[in-house]
Amino acid sequence: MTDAPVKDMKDIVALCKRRGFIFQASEIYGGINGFWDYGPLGTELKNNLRDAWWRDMVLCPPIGPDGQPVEIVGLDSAIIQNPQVWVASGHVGGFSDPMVDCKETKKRYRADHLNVIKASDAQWVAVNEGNEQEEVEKRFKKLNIKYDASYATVSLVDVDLKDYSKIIGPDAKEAGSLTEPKAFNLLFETKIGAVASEDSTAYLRGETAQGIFINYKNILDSARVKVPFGIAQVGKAFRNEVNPRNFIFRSREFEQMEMEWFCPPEDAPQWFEFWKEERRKWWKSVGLSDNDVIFREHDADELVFYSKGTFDIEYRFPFTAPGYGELEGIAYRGNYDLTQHQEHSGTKMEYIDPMDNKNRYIPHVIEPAAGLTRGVLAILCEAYTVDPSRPSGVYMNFTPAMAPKKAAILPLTAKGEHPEIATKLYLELRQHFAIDLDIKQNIGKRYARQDEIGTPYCFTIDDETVENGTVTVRERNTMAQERIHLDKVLAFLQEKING
RNA sequence: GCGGGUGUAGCUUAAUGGUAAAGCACCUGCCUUCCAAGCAGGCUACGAGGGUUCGAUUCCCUUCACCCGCUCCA
Repeated sequence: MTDAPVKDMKDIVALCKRRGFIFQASEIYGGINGFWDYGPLGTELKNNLRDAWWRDMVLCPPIGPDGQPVEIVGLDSAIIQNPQVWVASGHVGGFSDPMVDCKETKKRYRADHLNVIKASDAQWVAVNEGNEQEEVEKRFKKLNIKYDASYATVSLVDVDLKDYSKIIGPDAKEAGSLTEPKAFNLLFETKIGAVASEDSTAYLRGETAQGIFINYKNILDSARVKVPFGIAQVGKAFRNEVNPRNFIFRSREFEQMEMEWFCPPEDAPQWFEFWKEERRKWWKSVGLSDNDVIFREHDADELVFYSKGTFDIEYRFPFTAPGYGELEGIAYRGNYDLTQHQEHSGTKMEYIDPMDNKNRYIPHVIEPAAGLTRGVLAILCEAYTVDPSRPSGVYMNFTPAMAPKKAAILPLTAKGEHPEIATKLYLELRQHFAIDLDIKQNIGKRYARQDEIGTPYCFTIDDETVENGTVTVRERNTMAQERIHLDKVLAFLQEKING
């Protein structure tokens, strides 16, 4: 725990806009709630994070617990699939939580989390599903209604609408304050074909994971993979959030980095531990500090019914502090998804062990599912550093690998040979890295600008460069300078960025 | 979805029932040999839609967006 100054979300959002990281979507039309556009620097940053994930998951994944390299292949599935996919996954129907509001107390409840106890024909009492007997009795006492354990109890979702007037809400005093349940279907609907008709409804994917499950068979048959193996995918997902909040943290369109790890059921616990450990290491490697990241095992009552364990990696965002917000969930999903798709599609999802041809099973799945856009937000928040001692007053402390610009080339003056040498160096370096060339205005302004966008190194060309071919390297965090020869600049950057 | 707040330029703030001022930033030029310096010039705003009014950025209504709290987050 450190006493670092509290970072103000307002300032971070303002810098993101000012410098071209993230803009409100459709801003010139007054915006649109829950959507964001990534500007030039935000796009670079997001790509850097995405590429690091792809490299560390697909191209160069970790060594497994048995000392062998693990095998993970990539996928890029369609955003729109046959609507049956989402029926099988449970996103259509099962997960569209009906909500009721209480007009008296202004509270909102999930209808499937409320029970109704029929004390008499005219007096029905709604209580939270999880309430103990004791709490229920207390509630009845408060309402001055006699309690009897033999009263019929039903879930609110099974109560007829015309009986709602008899129900006293869980926190209300009077009956009839609950509104009729409203279904919140979190999936975006769209119509396929130029002419919309009743049966042309399809859905934008609510997660990238289902694209992986429905391609599991294809990949098994084509990619020469053997269980255990993984399939990884990065891409957009869409959820019709009731209430988008907190900049890009909860938005209706976002980007995920998901990997499904298929393994024999008996090995699943071992792999679960393995991926928990690997993923926590990874988030550190992209620059998130130990002080602001926690790892949280879900309690049994938080788990969805098919999950045999979920482990969250969470970051202390300025808007959640002192609490945390989720970056990645590592879930042990059993064989729920493959079984669902087997049942709904009629396609066998069994894996036959090629070693003995006898051992048949539906693989179990460990799912490390990370939010790419949430990762970007965490890195932005982490990097934002207030420093009154420098002209910009603030700098972005990105790791060199995450920084949208790796270096800036700055001729000290716009005269003589300075710009010429600078341009030559720029043309060489940009073949390897994202590089800025900035000739205009005085050097102080240019350093300040680079600080605000988090460029780790500035190379400055001056008269001495003309004389002996050396440039100054200015390091972002310390503002310290050293001279190196022009010939060494590329090697210097390669060493700093690639390690 | 509920309650509260906010909305004038990229940012921070003015003024006004008669269409808006400044500082910083940004751009151009000059000048500058290392941290937003100086000089000259330039661009940019009343969130949107209605209503009242001769006239609305100002008053009223609606709406949109953002912030805080509640709710929600499979």
